[in-house]
Amino acid sequence: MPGGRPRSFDADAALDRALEVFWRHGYEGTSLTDLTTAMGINKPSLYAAFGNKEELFAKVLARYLDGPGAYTADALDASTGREVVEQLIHGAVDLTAGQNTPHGCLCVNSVHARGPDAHTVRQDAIAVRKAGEAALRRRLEQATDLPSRYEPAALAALIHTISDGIAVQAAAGRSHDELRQIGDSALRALLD
Amino acid sequence: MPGGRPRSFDADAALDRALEVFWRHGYEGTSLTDLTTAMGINKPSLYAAFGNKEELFAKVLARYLDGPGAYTADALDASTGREVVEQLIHGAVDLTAGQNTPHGCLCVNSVHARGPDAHTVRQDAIAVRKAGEAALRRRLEQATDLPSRYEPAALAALIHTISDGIAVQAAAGRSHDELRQIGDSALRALLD
DNA sequence: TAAGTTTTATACCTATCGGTACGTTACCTC
DNA sequence: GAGGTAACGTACCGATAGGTATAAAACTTA
Repeated sequence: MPGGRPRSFDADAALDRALEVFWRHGYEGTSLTDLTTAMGINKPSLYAAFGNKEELFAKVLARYLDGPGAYTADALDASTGREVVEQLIHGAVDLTAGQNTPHGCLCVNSVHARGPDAHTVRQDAIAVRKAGEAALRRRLEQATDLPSRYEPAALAALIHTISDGIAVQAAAGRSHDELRQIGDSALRALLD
Repeated sequence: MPGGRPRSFDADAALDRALEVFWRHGYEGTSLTDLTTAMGINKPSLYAAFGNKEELFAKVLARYLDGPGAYTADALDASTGREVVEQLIHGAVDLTAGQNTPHGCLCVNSVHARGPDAHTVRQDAIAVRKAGEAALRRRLEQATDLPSRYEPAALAALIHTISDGIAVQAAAGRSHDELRQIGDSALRALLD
């Protein structure tokens, strides 16, 4: 019964190309032409496979979280609270100032897409951020080795804020080395 | 010799309207129609008075720094290093989560304008950020009341990073009260 | 009042935006 | 092979982007 012409491209590879472009140029700075060129497909194929620009972005964001952004979930598996925090800060530096990837964080970028057509995208990014911080807070509630001056919710919010700052710094052109120093300063301030 | 039809609008007031729009919707999310509508003038008047969109943005950014963003320069006049830092963090919270202004920071937003037409804007924003951090570093070098574990350059970079994070959090919708708590947590981590 | 000057408003320009209609091509099943 | 099905490439859509030509309007100076 089924059949039809087979797809001439790999959907996951195409998503990775789209991720590259959205990450580097932002949602509003990326045109469909940019996307189809990078993905090696044309517009009807894009729409058939991924939906419109907003839906494609949602799929790209999910792939980002599962790939480059997976360190945020992985860090929660560390055995001590300190290690969780260290992995989050160092992971943010490595992600946002990587050598082979655009500088900055796709999710932080997307919060700043505030044009009329980017509403859904921004809401998606905000939802992801909220979920991530809630998971961190729950993890920190289990930790027993963190300075007692913090409530878990406050520490989670602060770590999240510092990660955001690292992403901005990376997007503004700071080098990985400089960011690593900033991250280490932050860890000392937080944990010592 | 001179003369000519007098301008029917106040240039500074028009710039303030443009600032509102750019701040709320971002450089790439703001169209010329948005601008002319908010400013109450039409396109030829805008071009004659302020140049093209990029030049207008540069003027708006300067006005932002002289107005809402002036707290960054004012803070450097505080008498102690601790006060400098406190004013910077609290000022960032008040600026980016103000009741009567858009949430977020115009300068941080603009770093995330990464489309092909926003190159100049992004460079302008980055230059402003660099200058601000250098001024902070110089001020911190004069301070004698800050924890000795920091080098001034590292502390300036860390404060700047935390301010950026606050701006992102505000842009993502955090309330002023929550941000104030985050800022206070950060100050304790930095200064205690 | 006439000349000169600058701003105003309208109407328009080209390029590009996101999105789609449609006919062709390539595959699977029978 | 024939028929059905789905992806392909091209060519196009209306809307809007940033930017401008042009001429009427409002002022100053002489």
